[in-house]
Amino acid sequence: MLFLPHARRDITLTSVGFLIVVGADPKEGRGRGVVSTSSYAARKYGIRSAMPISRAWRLAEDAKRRGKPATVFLTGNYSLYSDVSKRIMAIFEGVADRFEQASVDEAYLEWKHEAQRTKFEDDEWHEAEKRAKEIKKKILDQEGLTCSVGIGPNKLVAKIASDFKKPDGCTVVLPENVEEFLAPMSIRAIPGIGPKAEILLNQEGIKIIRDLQKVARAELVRLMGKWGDELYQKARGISESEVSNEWIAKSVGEQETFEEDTIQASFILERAHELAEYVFKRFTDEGFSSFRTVVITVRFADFITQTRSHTSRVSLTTVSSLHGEALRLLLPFLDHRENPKRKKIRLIGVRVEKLE
DNA sequence: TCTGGGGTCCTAGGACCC
DNA sequence: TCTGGGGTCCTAGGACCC
Repeated sequence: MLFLPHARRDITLTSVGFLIVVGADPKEGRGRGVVSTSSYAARKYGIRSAMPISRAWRLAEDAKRRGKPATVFLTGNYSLYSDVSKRIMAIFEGVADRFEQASVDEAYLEWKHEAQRTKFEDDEWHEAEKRAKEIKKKILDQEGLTCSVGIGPNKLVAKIASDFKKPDGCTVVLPENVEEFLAPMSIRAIPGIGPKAEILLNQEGIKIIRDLQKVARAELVRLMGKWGDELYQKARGISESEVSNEWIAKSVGEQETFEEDTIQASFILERAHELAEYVFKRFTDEGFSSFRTVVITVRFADFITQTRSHTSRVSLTTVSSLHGEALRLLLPFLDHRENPKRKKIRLIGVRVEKLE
């Protein structure tokens, strides 16, 4: 089930014909950062999620020059999205046998079939659809938001079905229709197949899920490694993943892209200090008391990204130990040891792992 | 075109132990 | 003088997701 918290306060702007882009400050085309999301109208002009905001700015300028609608750039209001998300998740939790929050705007709900039956009957799928529509209405009434729903025999099929019709869709896939439902879709519809795997599989002539369904399991393992086995199942809509909301973070980290690339040590160390303090605050806020591994990330102006980590033999519990470890790992990047050409740095990050 | 920030999981080599 | 096999942990990098 998907909803779109970004959309809400922008409905008025959309309705009077503006294109909406939510993301980093475009700074007249010189901004760093990317598009978080864009209205469907903006997508018609090629403005999409994850695109550099500077490119979105240029596309918006082009559109305006050609007499197309003007674009409004907004920065995200994440605390608002989080508040709305919590209220909607509370609705879900109240109506399902099981519930799993998958992200700020995605959740899985599970309804169990009647105990004396061994499988869902047709009327139960209709019942599921009816309940989904009731939930959609409740979210629309309460929050003014639409969402898209997929209903299927497992999380994988439900997720793909929820992407099938957006926004405001509701797609039901009965078990006997799963393979045919998936067959004509791009392999990219399968979660876990990204740009790299797509290229690799395309080179083998595998473009849609129907192609994937014809490939032998052993061949997929040869191409994809261990993941080939799972992919073989996924191509057939088979997934055993349980609906469960028991999730414990394995790491806590923060990273920061600077306004301008720099090699000035005082500035970088000051930012590192700040990041370490913020990471430590979040780490304690989330109920952890110790960590053993500290990872720092350095991204250079040329976008080459390196990490360094150190795992302590004993558990660490203080901000100063985090700060100390982070500094030790970071310092070699500020001089010849890890940065012989003295390249400028555009991003640093601090992360803690092996939490207790 | 010039690329965010929060994460998870996998791979592969090397150290080390038995 | 050359050499095993399995297991675990650490480190670095990369793909992927939202």
